[in-house]
Amino acid sequence: MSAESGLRMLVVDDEPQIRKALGINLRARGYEVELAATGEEGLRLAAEQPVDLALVDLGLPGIDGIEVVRGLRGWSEMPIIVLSVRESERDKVEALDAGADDYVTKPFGMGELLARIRAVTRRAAGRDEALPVVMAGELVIDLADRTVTAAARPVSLTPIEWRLLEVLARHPGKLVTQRQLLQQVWGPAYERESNYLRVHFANIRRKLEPVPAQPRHVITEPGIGYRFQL
Amino acid sequence: MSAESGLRMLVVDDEPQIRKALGINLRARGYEVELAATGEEGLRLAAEQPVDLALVDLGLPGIDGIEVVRGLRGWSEMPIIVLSVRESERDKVEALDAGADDYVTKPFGMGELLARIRAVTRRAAGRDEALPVVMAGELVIDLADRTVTAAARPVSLTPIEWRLLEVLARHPGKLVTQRQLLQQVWGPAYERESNYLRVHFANIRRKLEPVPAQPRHVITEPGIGYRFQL
DNA sequence: CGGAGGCGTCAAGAAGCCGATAAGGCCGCT
DNA sequence: AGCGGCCTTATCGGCTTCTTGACGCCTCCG
Repeated sequence: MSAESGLRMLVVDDEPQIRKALGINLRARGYEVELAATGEEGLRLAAEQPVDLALVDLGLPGIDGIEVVRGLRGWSEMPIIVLSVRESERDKVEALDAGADDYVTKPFGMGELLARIRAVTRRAAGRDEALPVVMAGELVIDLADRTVTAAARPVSLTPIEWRLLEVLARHPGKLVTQRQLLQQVWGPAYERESNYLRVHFANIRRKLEPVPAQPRHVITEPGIGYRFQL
Repeated sequence: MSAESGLRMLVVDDEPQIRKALGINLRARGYEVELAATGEEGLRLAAEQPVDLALVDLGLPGIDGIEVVRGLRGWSEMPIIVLSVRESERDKVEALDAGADDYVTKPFGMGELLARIRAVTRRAAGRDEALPVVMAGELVIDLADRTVTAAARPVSLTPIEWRLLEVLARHPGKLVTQRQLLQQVWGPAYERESNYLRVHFANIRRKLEPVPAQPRHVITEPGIGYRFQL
């Protein structure tokens, strides 16, 4: 489970050595890190440029960490992990009910913190699972919804037709060999049945090419395979 | 933040007094609780009727708690909280990376556990509930109130009919496979019973499609699954 | 010039899937 | 005990889809 690079993280803690240690460890994992010593500064940094996750200490000078959590929750649903030396149940309940996703008591191991970061980001990330929509001329292929429209009209494809088109559309412009197509759709035992491809691609072209005899998007590469032309 | 009643919770722990204490406290908060003493029993209970949250002890006779977490994650994204006497960082990292959402070391305070339950369910609930009310033509589906009206008339659905429609309506326009539907409504043990879907969707269409023979919103994708068309 | 291989087209048969219907069992309610 | 709603299970007809074989066209190459 590798760290996802590019994620912006905000660390709010008044102890310099904690800030420094977190900054070093998180940056080493490929995260982008913003450091804040006070709650006010943390809220300001988060407002200026949104962050993907916040680590907030409870004992802060000025406004308390719990207020930072409430402030962030007021406008964002980013994952928030509270770090604190306070071990009382009352503090934990208050922080979690204020909107924190997790509560870690200091001192903590860096490995545990990183694992908890992975846990909360994993759940937050699963929200919008990368759904590519391939558009080519009058064709729109929505890989997430599993729909195809040609000239603004919905096209209904059979299971095999869809899977063939899906394999091509996942790599627009790239050449896909017959063997790859047969293996992906029918399985390894059908690698030589290239006649399957001819009849099914004929049906696909009939459904979504304006002139099936002169295909513009589903292109045959003789002797090799097929390609989806944008 | 009050406890949402009706949430089904699964408790997997081999210590009888822990099971009893959790059962009493959770039921007092309005949760519905299933108790299991072994990992096998826990997985079986979850498979028979899906649960909304799982509390899993690590030290179990038979298969280990970590395997229970992996087994649940294999087919469900339900929140999972691990309870354990083990305090080592290695155990925590392993459990969290296996898919657990939180890790609580025994002994723990009931208030803290309840707060952590609220935290993970809050995030899991907020995931799809962006659209509590789905409208499609003459149909209005209120996911929060669990009510359906067709042409301004209230429609009464059976429990299974509602859950099927709910799974579809949570992702309008998106194709949901038969396997996903069967898993979500009946559990992973019923992945092959696609005849269930035919019978129940026939009843659903009879109740809320103007012309059941030509459905406009509950669409069948032959060989694949079903789709809720807006 | 002629043959071979690859490709597109068509059609027929078989297999699979869906919708409809109804009977039987389980459970809760009266 | 009786009743009714709900889920499961089985069967049947109709339709779609996949497979399979045959045929003609094209290009490439000997």
